[in-house]
This record gives sequence, C-alpha cells and structure tokens, in this order.
Amino acid sequence: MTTISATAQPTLDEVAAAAGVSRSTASRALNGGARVSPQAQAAVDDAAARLGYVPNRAARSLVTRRTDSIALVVPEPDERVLSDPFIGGTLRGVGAALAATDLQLLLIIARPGESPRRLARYLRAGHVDGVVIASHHREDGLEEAVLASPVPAVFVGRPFAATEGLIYTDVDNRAGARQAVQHLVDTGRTRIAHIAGPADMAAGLDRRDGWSDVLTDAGLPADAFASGEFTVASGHRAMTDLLAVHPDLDAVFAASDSMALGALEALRAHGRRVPEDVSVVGFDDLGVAASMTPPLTTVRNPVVEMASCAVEQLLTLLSGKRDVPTVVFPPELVVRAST
Amino acid sequence: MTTISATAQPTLDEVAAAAGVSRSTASRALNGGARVSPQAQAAVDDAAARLGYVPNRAARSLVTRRTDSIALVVPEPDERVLSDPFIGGTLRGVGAALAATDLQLLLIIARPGESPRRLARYLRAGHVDGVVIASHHREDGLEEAVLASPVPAVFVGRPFAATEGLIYTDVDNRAGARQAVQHLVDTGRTRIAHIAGPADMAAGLDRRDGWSDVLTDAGLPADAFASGEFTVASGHRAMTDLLAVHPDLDAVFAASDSMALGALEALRAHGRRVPEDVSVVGFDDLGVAASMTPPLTTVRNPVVEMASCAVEQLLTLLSGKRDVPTVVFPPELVVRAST
DNA sequence: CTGTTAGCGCTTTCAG
DNA sequence: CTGAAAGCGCTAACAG
Repeated sequence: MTTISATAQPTLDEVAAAAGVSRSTASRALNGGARVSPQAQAAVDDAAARLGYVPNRAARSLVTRRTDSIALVVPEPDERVLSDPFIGGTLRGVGAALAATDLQLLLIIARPGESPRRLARYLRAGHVDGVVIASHHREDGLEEAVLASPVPAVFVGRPFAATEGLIYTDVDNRAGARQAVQHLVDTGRTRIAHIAGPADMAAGLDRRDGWSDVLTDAGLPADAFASGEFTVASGHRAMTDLLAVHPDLDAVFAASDSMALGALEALRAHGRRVPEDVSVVGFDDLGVAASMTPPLTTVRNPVVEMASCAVEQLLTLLSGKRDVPTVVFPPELVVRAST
Repeated sequence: MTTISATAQPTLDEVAAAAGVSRSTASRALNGGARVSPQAQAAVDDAAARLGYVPNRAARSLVTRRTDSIALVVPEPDERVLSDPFIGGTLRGVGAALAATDLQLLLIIARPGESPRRLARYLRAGHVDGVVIASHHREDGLEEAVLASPVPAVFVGRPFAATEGLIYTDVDNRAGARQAVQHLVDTGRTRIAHIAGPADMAAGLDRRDGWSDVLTDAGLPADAFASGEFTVASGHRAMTDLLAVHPDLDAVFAASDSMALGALEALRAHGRRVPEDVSVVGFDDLGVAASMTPPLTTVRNPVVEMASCAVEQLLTLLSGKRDVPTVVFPPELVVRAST
C-alpha cells in the first residue's frame, strides 16, 4: 500500500519490483519491448506510469556509450554571430530536423582564444554523439578537431581544407553571386562594385569569386571591392570607402544583406539614389532584405534547409553509414526594388 | 614502454596504473587534489596528460548526481523567436556568464503542442543541473513544470503567476514604457497610440500598462491601441489598423523595435512623415533601432545583462543558497530622430 | 520470453 | 595521505 522509498526518483529496480518482473525484463519493456510478453509489458508500463519513472540518462549512457544528444558548435558569441539571422536560421533548421528524433541539442559556443584542442577534448569526453559545425573560419582549427575525433561531424558551409572525409552542406555561393551580378549586368550596370565578406570564411571567398567571374566574362573591370565582416556597420564603412575610390560606380553587390543595409545607408548619406543612381544586391534573404527601403534584391540562402540537411547527414552517419555525400543547395535570385 | 590498450579512450584505471597509484588517489588528484601528496599529484597529472585522459562524464554524473550542464529553454522555433534579436542577446548573455564556469549549455527548444509535462519529465531525468527559461508565455505551463521539479530554475522575464518561489530577472517594462510615452508627451504629442505586444506575455502587458499610466496622468485618451506579436509584419498590420480607426494620431509607442519598424513602413505607405507627422518610439534597442530610417527612439532593454544575471542567480541557487532575490533592471530611454 | 550475472567508469566512505 | 571496497542506475549477454 505504502511505498518504502518516498519522493526520490524511482529507479528501474523499483519499477521492476512494482511490476513483478526482473530488472532486465523491465528494461526490455521500456526500450522497444522486444521479446517481452504482453502482460509483462503492460505491467511494466503501468508501474512506470504510476511511479513516474524516468530513466537516468547518465546510467544509460554509461553502458550504451551513447548520449542521445548532438552538439551545434557556433563561434564565439561576439556581436555579430548571435544576433545574426544566420545563426537563428541554423538553429531553427537544426531544431526542426531534431524534432523527429529524441536527440537533445547542445549548444557549444566556441570561445575566442580557446584552442581547438578544447573542442577535441570535449568531443572525446563522450558528451555528444555527433556534431554540427555552423560558422567555420579558416584558422579556427575545427577541421583538425573533427578529424582527430571519433565523433561524427558535419559542417554547415564548406570547410576550408577540402580534406577527404569532411562532410558538409552548403549553398552554391559562387553561383548565387553570379546570378546576382549577372542581374546587375543584365539591367545595364557597368561599374559594379563588391562588398566582400571576411576572407577567412569560405562563403566570403566564393561570393567574391562569383562576382569577378561575371565581370570578367562581361569584359567589365572587377577591381572595385572592399571587405566587411557581414555586419551593417562594416557594410557602411566599405561602401563609404568604395565611393571615395570609385565615385563612378553604378551598382554594388554586397555579400550579405546586413552589409547591403549598411551600404544603403552610406549611399543615402552620399546623396546617391537607389536604384536610380546605384543598384544594390545583397545575399541571404533571411528577412531583413524584404523589409528594407527600398526592398532589397538578393540571393536567397536556404539556411534553415541547409541546417536541417546537415542534421540529416549527421543522423545518417550516426546510423553507421559511411560515405555520406556532401550536399550543395542551389541559390535563387529574388528581385526587388533595389535594382 | 608500450601500452597494452591502444587507441581507446583511456580510463581512470589506466591513468592510475601509469602513475603508479590507486584509482582513488588518481581520482582525488584529478579533482581538486585535496589530500594528495605532491609526488602522487605530479605522477597523475603527468600520466593523464601523456595518455590524453578525459574523464567520462556519464560515469561521473552517475555518482555525483550532477551533470555540469544547464538548460536554456526557449519556446517553439517559430519564425519569430529564433530570428529575434532577443533570443540572440539572451544566448550571448547566458554564454558570457557560463564562460567563467565549466558548465555546458543545453538548448531546449520547446515544441509547440508539447505538454509541459514533457519538460518536467525531462528535468527529472537528471539531464541538467538547472534551467533558465527565456521567453515565457502565459499558458505554456512552464511555471508548473518548474515548481513540480526539483531542478533549480530561473526565468528571464517575470513569470505570470507571481507564485512564491519563482525566481526571475527582468527589466522594468512598465517604467520603460512610461519613459517612452512621457517623452512623447513632453515633445508635445497628444494623440498617442500604442502597438502592444502579445497579451500572453508579461512584457506585453507591462508595457501597455506603462503607456496607459502616462496617458491617464496626462489626461490624454488611452484608447488607441492594437496588438501584435513583436514581429515586423504584425507591427505593420497594427499600424494600418490604427490609422484607419484613429487617423488623427500624432505618435505611436510600439512595444518592440521590430513592430516599430513595421509601423514605420505602414506610416510611410500612408504618406505620414516621421517624425514630422507622427512620432515613433520603440522598445528594445537591440541593434535594429539605431539603423532604421529615421533612427528609432527607443527604450534600451538590457537583454544580455539580464540573461547573464539570470545565470548568476541560477549559479547561486546551485551553490545551495536559498532565497535568491529577483532582479529588475532599469530601462533607459534612447532618443533618436524618430521623435 | 525471462531472470541471473556482469560490468560501463567514476567517486566516495572507510580503514589503514 | 593512500588503497580497498562498494556502489551510482542501467543494459546486455547468457543460460534457462
């Protein structure tokens, strides 16, 4: 009638006792229920429900050697990254893909000066079954950490070292940039500047390459460019610099919408009308572009889908499969009033 | 010379053997090193380093009954929340506060239909040592879940039920709203509308109260208001509605900068000039406000600090202290061109 | 289908 | 200061 052990978290033993079966049977019933008689199953289910049994994950992990959780690694929590819609989108994509499973999401915010060894170490501590790496920079040592660790990992965004064995999902940044710049060329612009992303990120380089591809093909000069760090402020600054050196520019392709926003401000400050005097195209389309004035023509970056896809890749990996192929999403030009 | 067990993760036993001490001594040396002779300590440190030893957390958790991780619970990953700078700021604040510790951050994205019991259950599974709840809605059942669980928890943003025992950090939303509206009154506006936040969030209600406080005190009508959900689109919609019903309005206080942005668009679409015809004030100042056109007068919401503070509260709780006081941050009016 | 038997790797009394 | 012993709660062979 009255249970001996009171409020403490019930253990499997207690459930088994309450159900009148052995611990093993209780365990089997609780996990999948293979090879368990209907009555035993029912008794265990009932006992577990009555007692409010919740398996202790540490104990389970200890023996299964799985943690049922995966980590999302994002870089240092500086101004940019966590306010960036990019991370928000990634989070959403990861969350969505995980919803179908019962994996938990661990957010690892990689600290600034921290050596990559720390991550490698962390991974080896067996905290997570897999890793998604979100915003990878050239020298962050994440590739080595991943390669050195037995924990499956995937990148969202092409890793720098195209090392064999590094799996990733990405958008075709170069093709997207080409679409953007081609659009500018097609609408009659001839002096097309570029506000590039950081040179230590693949997306930055690829978008710049796409820009110069088109200009070169069109026989136009590809010399007007300045770099930013994907932020509004850096876009503003870059645009100001560009205007100083190339006052004749009639279009600008910014490697992110945030930088395009900064550019728009700078153009306005310099009395240039958009799109009459200068056409502007961005990259990302994560929400801000549509609500800018004027609405920004941009290249849609399927961040959420990419993140979900990366998780799928990871799940495939976790299921024991090898040779998971890299996935590259097609970008899509979204034409709005800024051009 | 050669170790027997090869690539596998070294265990404490192996470290102990390599150091020529018992497992207990090795364990002590590895944790704090109380009551360990200098030589034993050195031997263990050395062996651990050489072997690349990393303690297995599951095993440790099993016996210590701690997980060294805390969870950040955020609501469903809908459009709004994860693109919202508010969550970004919260994440940053939490990350910053955790940087000093070696606690890990678990992100729990509460799914939509999911019963609060699931969270309660999760908490009882012993996955985390504590919880920070980020964006709490009236009927999400989080308060009950927290109260029903033995796991320490704190809210960022006042919980609805002012139940004894619920700890939180917040900004004084009502006071902030008062400052905003008072500013509008002081600059001569007399027909001040409000775009309110959702009625199922404390911040939404409190800001509305602040708005009506001032209008009532000033003898002005507090009847022009519409509600949104803190999004740009809903702000646009609300503003449009307000203009239809109250074409004479000469100011609007929006409960978030995002909604203010939407309002700005709507005002522009209706040919109203800001601030000449209509003054606009927002709330949050998380970055967008400053870069709007015109730059938005707003109330600074110290989200990052609040999140850090919440973590501090949680750490205090975890250290065994009781009666951790609630903290309420003062808001601060930031005047810009939109008024 | 079920129970018994061993641990998973670690911390922690408790005697020395 | 150190080591031996005893589990933490769970799963996974292995015989029945």
